[in-house]
Amino acid sequence: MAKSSKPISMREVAELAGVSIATVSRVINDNGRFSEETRKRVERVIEENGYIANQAAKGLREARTRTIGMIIPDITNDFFSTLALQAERAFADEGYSVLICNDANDAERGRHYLRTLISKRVDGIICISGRTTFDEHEVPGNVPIVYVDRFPERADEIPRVISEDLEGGRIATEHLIERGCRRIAFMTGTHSAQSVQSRGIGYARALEAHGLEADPALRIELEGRVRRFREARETLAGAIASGMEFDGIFAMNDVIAVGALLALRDAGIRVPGDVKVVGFDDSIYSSIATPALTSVRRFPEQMAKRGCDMLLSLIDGTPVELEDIVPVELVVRESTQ
Amino acid sequence: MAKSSKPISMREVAELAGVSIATVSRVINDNGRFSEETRKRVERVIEENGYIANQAAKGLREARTRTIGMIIPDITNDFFSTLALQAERAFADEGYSVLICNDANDAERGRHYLRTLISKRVDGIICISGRTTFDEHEVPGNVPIVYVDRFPERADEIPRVISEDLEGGRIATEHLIERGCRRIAFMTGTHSAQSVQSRGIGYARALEAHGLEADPALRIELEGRVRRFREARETLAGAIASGMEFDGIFAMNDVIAVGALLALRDAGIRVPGDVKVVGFDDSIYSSIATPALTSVRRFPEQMAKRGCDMLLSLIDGTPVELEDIVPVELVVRESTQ
DNA sequence: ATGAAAGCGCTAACAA
DNA sequence: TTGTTAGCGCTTTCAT
Repeated sequence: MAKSSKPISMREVAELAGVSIATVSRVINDNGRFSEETRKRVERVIEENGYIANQAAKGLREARTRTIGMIIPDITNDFFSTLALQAERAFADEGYSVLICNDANDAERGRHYLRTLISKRVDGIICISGRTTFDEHEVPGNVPIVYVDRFPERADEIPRVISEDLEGGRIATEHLIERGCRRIAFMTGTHSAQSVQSRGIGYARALEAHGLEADPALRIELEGRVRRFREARETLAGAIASGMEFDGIFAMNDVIAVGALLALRDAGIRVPGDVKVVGFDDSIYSSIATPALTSVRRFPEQMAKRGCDMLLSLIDGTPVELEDIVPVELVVRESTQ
Repeated sequence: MAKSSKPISMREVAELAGVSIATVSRVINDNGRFSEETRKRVERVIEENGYIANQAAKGLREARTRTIGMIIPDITNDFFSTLALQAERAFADEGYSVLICNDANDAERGRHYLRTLISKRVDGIICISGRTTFDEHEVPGNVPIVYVDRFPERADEIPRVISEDLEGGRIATEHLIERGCRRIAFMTGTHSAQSVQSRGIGYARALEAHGLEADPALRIELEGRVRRFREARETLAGAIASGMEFDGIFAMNDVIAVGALLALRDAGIRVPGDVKVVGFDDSIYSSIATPALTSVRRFPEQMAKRGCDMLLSLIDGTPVELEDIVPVELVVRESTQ
């Protein structure tokens, strides 16, 4: 096939095959109403000239682009990227491409991406993790949206797939208590997503159930929006230096937990001997860490798949459940043994 | 703004504003040839009705989509996702969206994605890492392509940004030798990308320069295409069990190196005491690992940025250098101290 | 079984 | 300053 400066169009295929443009369209979409011989001729021309249909034109005409928009904080986090990868694959299997938008948990940026996606007329939008949510009035034209591991501000509007976050926070804390911890630090982001807040409630409930107090002095907040590994390490180091007393840590994700692990090691505090640590997500970081990290597993593959199915249903016009909750599971490793 | 079932079009804006559709177009694109008053009126209508231009139509007309295709093996690997994130951001800054395609190093899948991207009429394609390459005849219609951390089969065709891989392999090996290693294992994928093969050459050269032999028995190959963490751990465990003798390991990326680290720990082999280990990429894994991993740093941010600039130039019609080589740098950590 | 023609939403050349 | 019009590449009636 020749390398031409411009891809050939359907009209050119039609001319070369000596048929009308409508016939070419029928052959391509296998819509019937053409003879076997015509089909052969058209297909030969297509083959020989390397014709590839222009989806932009097709999409304009059909009012659908076979493209999905994905808004995600930062594909650099293992848990998020796993979600993104699985979702992209699931969509690809159904013939959809996905436009990826890393909004870094920046509402401004998120809104801008949303506009772009709408102007590109994506068939649907999947918002993965993160904390930015969009109001109904920011989503014109009825574009279907689902949230995966993200919680809409008004819970009655946007279908979502979420984890049992509260339960996750509860079992993580419960586990630390069972292992003998009494002063359990809680490490989280300053303005965290609702899912993360739920984990905090689970933490508080577990403490309460055991007659323990949720000491505000044990709450460690990180300012960063993404990639909080270094910040976690430094912040915890600071807390240790200023005499904070604790015998357990519940971190809101593995990245933070691993940062904490390193700070503890730097300070000569043994894990799990002196302090026990639990993370969240059971991402690759928890296996890599030394000691290996106890973590709350979340089944991102399943979450992604369900989110895709949900969005595809919405695009189809099929009604969906408003909320799909995926269970969690504590994976015990060395950091709490 | 009302939530309507269909976004409003330019023609409706024109009607509501009592002007022609051409005038609306001019106002939107700020093309002049309209009065200040007209502008105000049109902008009001746009604002009030939440009009968002249809990029699919605009793109069809202008023969450009402001969309870039990105082909990448697996965004779940920290180094790749960093490259992808930075590239996406750089493109977004220039008004381009990016379609992401994880091809899992599967040539079949890669080819399929390529077709999809072309049919979507992306303005350019950026291929990140991985080993699949495309022939000229598979890229019809002159779509600009660049490779970042991927090496075209025929080196004279596609512009690329690559690291000093050979040099990286050399300094990593050199470093191990300096630290006293004499039998250095080489861990790599079975069918690795050309960049990885270059590192192998660097490894061999360094050995040779010190009068050491590149013992084939020290070569450990992994079958997996992506995510080789577990496989590395198991394979090395097997090699150790069957009596392989070595005092150093050079792994082709941090994921493999970290898997190796765990296998060594499981086997009671001390690092760096008994065996020293060097990884590649200096990704987050190298900081997280215990002992922290010595690794060859590769500046993914810079590579991504240059790749984007290259592609944007190509789209512009500006000529670019065929090859842009980004240096590497050895980061020494505990695993070789 | 096939073609002509309208139109998806937009831009740009040309007229006025 | 503004409007009319011809497409961009496709699908889809509606004729024939």
